[in-house]
Amino acid sequence: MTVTTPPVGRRERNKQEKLQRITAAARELFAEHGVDEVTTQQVAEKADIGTGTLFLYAKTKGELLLLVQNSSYVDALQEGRAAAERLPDALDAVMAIIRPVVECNRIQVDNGRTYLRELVFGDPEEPHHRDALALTVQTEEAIADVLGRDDRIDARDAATLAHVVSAIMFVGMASPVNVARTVDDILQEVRDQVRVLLPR
Amino acid sequence: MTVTTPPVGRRERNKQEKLQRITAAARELFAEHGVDEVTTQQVAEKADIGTGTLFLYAKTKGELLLLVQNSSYVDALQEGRAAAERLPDALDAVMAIIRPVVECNRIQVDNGRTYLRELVFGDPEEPHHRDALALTVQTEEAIADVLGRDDRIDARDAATLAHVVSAIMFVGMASPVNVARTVDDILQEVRDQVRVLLPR
DNA sequence: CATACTTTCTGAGTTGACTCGTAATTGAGC
DNA sequence: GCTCAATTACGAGTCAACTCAGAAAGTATG
Repeated sequence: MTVTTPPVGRRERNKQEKLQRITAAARELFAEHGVDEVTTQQVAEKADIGTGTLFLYAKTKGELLLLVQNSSYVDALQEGRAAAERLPDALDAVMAIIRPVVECNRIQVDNGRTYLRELVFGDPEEPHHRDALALTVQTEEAIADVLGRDDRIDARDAATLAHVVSAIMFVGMASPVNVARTVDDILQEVRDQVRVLLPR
Repeated sequence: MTVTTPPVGRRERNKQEKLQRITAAARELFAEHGVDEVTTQQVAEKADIGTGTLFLYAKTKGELLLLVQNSSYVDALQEGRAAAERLPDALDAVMAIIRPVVECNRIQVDNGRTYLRELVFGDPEEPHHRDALALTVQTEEAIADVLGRDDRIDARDAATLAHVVSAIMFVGMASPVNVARTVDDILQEVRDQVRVLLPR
């Protein structure tokens, strides 16, 4: 028997299944053409639902992108945390966390930048947006953790520094100056900036 | 005789005058109602020009906001630079530069945040956008200058740190978490972050 | 001043995100 | 199974940013 036995009638199942179809449709279309080139109509059509229905599952097109990208972000964060564990040096460990996030964000540059735009300027009350913000918080916590392992950094500073690192990462990925840059270029730039923050 | 005698016929004068009318109209409407509540039609009407004409002077509504806010930013930056001059302490001096910028950005929170959104995610090729990016560069340079006055910071680090400070400032002003915060709250948060970067 | 040519202006038209009144579907009580 | 209330789906309609083909205004030349 399952512990949670909430409403699992046909209604709920239909809803879940529809959400799945929408997510899959959006993911494929966004990946192939980029968010800007895909209309919400196309997503609805591919998911085989009405155009209005789409907006019951994601209040805006931006929310739809957050929905799609959040799941890859989860994996990236997990991967980074694991990689950081083995690295004794604080800078190396921080970069190990950052790398998969940047890689995941840059699979398609426009989508990645739009994701960041929505993350910062979208409606923070929306569910997919809350998820995205939670991921950002988790990323900062992961960074704070590895910084805290360094004896020269006390716990309070670790949290503050993690927030700064997060800001550096954001600007590195979002900045128009970096649109043409490769993942490695961006990581190098981030590393240079993070290095000057850390005690030497 | 003037050194530069470029086309100063009626055509050029008309154009300048129209740009003035557009800027004034947009500034007033945006200030009173917020960018989101103002339509480009309203701006065009108030400036007494056709709706299509507006887009010859600012390619998008976002560009229009950049146009309007850039001029206040110029003043804020000037004010901050002057205030920083007298302050011997690096942290104090940096904050003196930042304060007027944040104040100017927060006169109307939504407009300020939208300005930042356009700055990062708008088309960097557009003229008003280039101006805005130039102001960001100047701000970083001003910060790098005052950091460079500190003997413990060499020139290269100063530039890198200035970029980091710029990122902190951006996130502080743009973050949805801070929408309800006062200017002083934000400045305090920025200060806390900048402090941990500086040599102690 | 007439003519040809260039630049600027214009607003009806297009586009696409999002809304909203109505219809269909589901589940509860009988 | 039937009735009713609540939830979910739908797509024609709305709205506002932005485009574009043709009109108007300015300038140069004989």
